[in-house]
Order: sequence, then structure tokens, then C-alpha cells
Amino acid sequence: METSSTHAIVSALTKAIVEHRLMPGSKLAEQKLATHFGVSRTLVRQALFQLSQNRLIRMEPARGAFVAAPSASEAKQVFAVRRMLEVQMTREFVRDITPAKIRALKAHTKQEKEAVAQEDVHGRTELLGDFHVRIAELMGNHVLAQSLGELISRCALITLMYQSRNAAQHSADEHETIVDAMAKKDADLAARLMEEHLIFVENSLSFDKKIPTHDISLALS
Amino acid sequence: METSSTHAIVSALTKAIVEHRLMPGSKLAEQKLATHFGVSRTLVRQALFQLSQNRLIRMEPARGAFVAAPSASEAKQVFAVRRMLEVQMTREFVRDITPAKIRALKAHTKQEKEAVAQEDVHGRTELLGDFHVRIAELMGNHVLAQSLGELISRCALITLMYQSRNAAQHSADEHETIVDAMAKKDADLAARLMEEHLIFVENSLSFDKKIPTHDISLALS
DNA sequence: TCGACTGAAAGTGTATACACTTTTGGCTTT
DNA sequence: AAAGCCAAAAGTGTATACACTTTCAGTCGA
Repeated sequence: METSSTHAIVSALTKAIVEHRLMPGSKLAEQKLATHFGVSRTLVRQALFQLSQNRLIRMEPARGAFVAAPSASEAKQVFAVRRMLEVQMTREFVRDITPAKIRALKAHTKQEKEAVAQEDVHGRTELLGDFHVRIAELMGNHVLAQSLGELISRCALITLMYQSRNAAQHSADEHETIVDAMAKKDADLAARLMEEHLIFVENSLSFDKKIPTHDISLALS
Repeated sequence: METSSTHAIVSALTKAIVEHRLMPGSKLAEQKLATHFGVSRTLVRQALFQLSQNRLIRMEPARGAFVAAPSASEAKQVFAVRRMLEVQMTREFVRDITPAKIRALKAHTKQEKEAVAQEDVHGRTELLGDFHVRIAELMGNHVLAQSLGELISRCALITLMYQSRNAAQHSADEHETIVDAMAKKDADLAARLMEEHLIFVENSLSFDKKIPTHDISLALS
């Protein structure tokens, strides 16, 4: 299985959801998607099923699939888990750090700054999330990278919707500070900065905004 | 969606895999499962798809589904993630601890000891894993509970296969010690004990044993 | 005017059909 | 006897069919 067709559908829908071309609450009708992608409902259903396990969509029995709209409480829980995980991850990353790893992270933060400067909203959100996953990958722990990636994409919806340019700029700066602490092999400092960073990101999200629930036919490429 | 039929199949297969009635490497032929459960291949495929995302089975294109056999390296990565997550979790759990929560955990460790004493291998493995998930639930963080549950079930295969009675006994004892430290609100001690506990569990697994690859028709219920 | 009914349209849930791939078992050839 | 080969069997991947549920528009009655 894992035939590339369904994977393509999953990717396209994920991108559309994360980039907010499909708004939270939107209905994802199977036949419409099927004709759009030129396949049968079978493959669309597989893709939707997969997305529902990633929590990007929510499926109601006999009613269909809808783009997820994570609650504030759920977002807070996700951030709590990220803090637990990433504070320790930072500590252990510093333990086995190498010049090459530092270079990789510095290259990443450079990209971030450029995306922020260019107001590339989608690009910057992806890069700001990838920074954290990248650390996991550099540790060589794929399980960690995957778990963290799921957590981050799970709230990409909220992050993307409610993160201002200022907050993005601040995030990029904090990433740089964290890398500096890592380079100095100051595990305690790096871990503390990471924790404060995550708290800042969480607090910079305004959960009380109203989410428009578009249902328009999809702007899928 | 999430119609109860597929859920029943997922549960049955999960139980069979975790209890080793289906050995790692076994082929899971769709039609055989379908006739066994009295449904069409459609529902079986949905169930298999879900199990593959939980990493309990592995699917190869055009070849079918097989019970997963996590490698030693993968298991080590899972344990590394668990340590990162649970050391911090323990700390935060102690922060908001209440007498009721302590009672709940003590009741749990009591059950564990009974299962160990009775040589109830499946029961004890489930309980020993649930101890950790239970802490997450008592914190009220469902995201944490779910993430942790996935990590734990992901290596239930290995744990079950290679955990001796002695190791199980030791685990149960360590759980009790951890709860004691929590009750004293000694976050540092509890966190340290939790870390040592996880290291012990990991080290008590012998990854070099050979895994018999049964292919026999399934003993499902 | 508003609410409750009704039947058609749309949509989901499951089964089945069929094309294509992998596996298997026996047959040939060396 | 072992290796290679071919056809049948088994199995997976995708499409389609059909039953059942939800949705919605239009009608009737208060």
C-alpha cells in the first residue's frame, strides 16, 4: 500500500489546510475531491482517513469530513507537551553537539530571517516549525522527529492563523539566541531559552478570535 | 466515519498483535481477515491502514500487510523520546498533585503487583504501560496521554516479548517508589527515579533474540 | 409568518467487480 | 538434482454499484 496517489492527495490537502486555502470547519465532500483529483472516492477516503488521524480534519459518522478547528484548550495541551519534550531534547542535543550541527542550525535560522523579512507567511510558518524538527533530526532520532512533527503540524492551523509578523520576527530571533547558547554548550541556558520561547509562542496566540467558516469550493491549485 | 465495525477490527487485531497471538512478520491477508470478521475487504483495509499509522503493522506496496517487528534502534529511539517526555511530565505532575491523584496511582500499582504475582503476562504488560499513561490522564492533558500511549504501544511488541518476570516485578516496585516520591512532593527525586526506571526497562530488554516468524492462520478470539 | 412534514437530491458506508502484481508449484533444461 | 521458466492461483489496488442517512427545498397547516 502507500501508493503514491493517496499520498499526493494527502499532501495537497495538508498544504491547502495549513495554508488556509481551506478554512477550519469547511466540508470536504468526497465526490468533489474525487473529481477534482481525477480519482475515485476510494482513494479520497483513504486520504481523508489518514488526515483524520493526523488531526488535521475531523470526521463525523455519516456526515463527512471537515477541516479541524483545534480548541484553545487543545492547543494549550499541545504546547504543554512540546515544552516537556523540547526542553529535554535541547539538553540532550547540546550533550552531543558538533560544529556541523551548529552550522546546520545557523543556516536554518538564516533562512527563517529571510522569510520573515519577505513577509512570506507560509514559508516562514513552515520554517519556524521545522527548526524544532530539525534539531530532532540532527540528533538522529527519527521517532522524536516524527512525534514532534505531528505535534507541530497539529497546531499549524492555530499558529498560522494567529501569529503576527512581529511574533514571527521574535520567534526567529529567539531561535538564533537558542543556537548561540547551544554553540556555547550551555545546556541549561539553551533549555531555559527553549522553554521561554515556547511559552512566548503560546502566549502570542490569541485564541479568542472568531474563525470564519468558509465552505466555498476549494482553491486547490 | 469511524464506524464501529472498523474500530472493532482494529481493536481485535491490536489485541492479537500485542498479545503475540500474531507474531511479528506474520502476513495479514485482507481476504482472510475479511471472511474471519464477516465483512468485506473494504473495512479490513481501513483497519489495516489505521494500524499501519500506529506502526503496529507495516505495509508494502502490492505485497500486503505484515505485523511489525521494531528494530532495536527504533526501540532505543522510542525509549529516548519517552525519557525526554516523562521526566518533565513527572516534574509537572508533582507540581499540581492532589491526594486523590496519589490514591489513584497507588490503586494502580496495587493492581500491577497482583498481576505480576499471578504471572498474568498480558495483564501485567498492559498495566505497567498504563501506569505512565495514567499519570498523563491525571494531569488532564489528553494530548499527552495519547502521544505517550502511542509511543508505549509502539514498543509493546518488544516489551512483551523480551520482558522477564523479574523485570516486570522490578518495574512494579519502581512504580511504587516513584509514587512515594510524588506523594512527598519531591519533584526532583520523582523525576530522577522516573528516568532511572525508563533506563532500566530499556536495558532489561534483550534485543538480540531471534524472533520466530509465524505465519499460521490467526488465533483471533 | 413560522413551524412541521415530505420527497427529492446529495452524500456517506459497505460490498463487489475487475485489472494488475506477486507468489507458487510444477515442468523443462542442463 | 538444481536452476530457470511459465502458467495458474492468490492477493493487492482502484473503480463502481447500491443501500441507507443526512440535507434541503418546497408545501401544507396552524
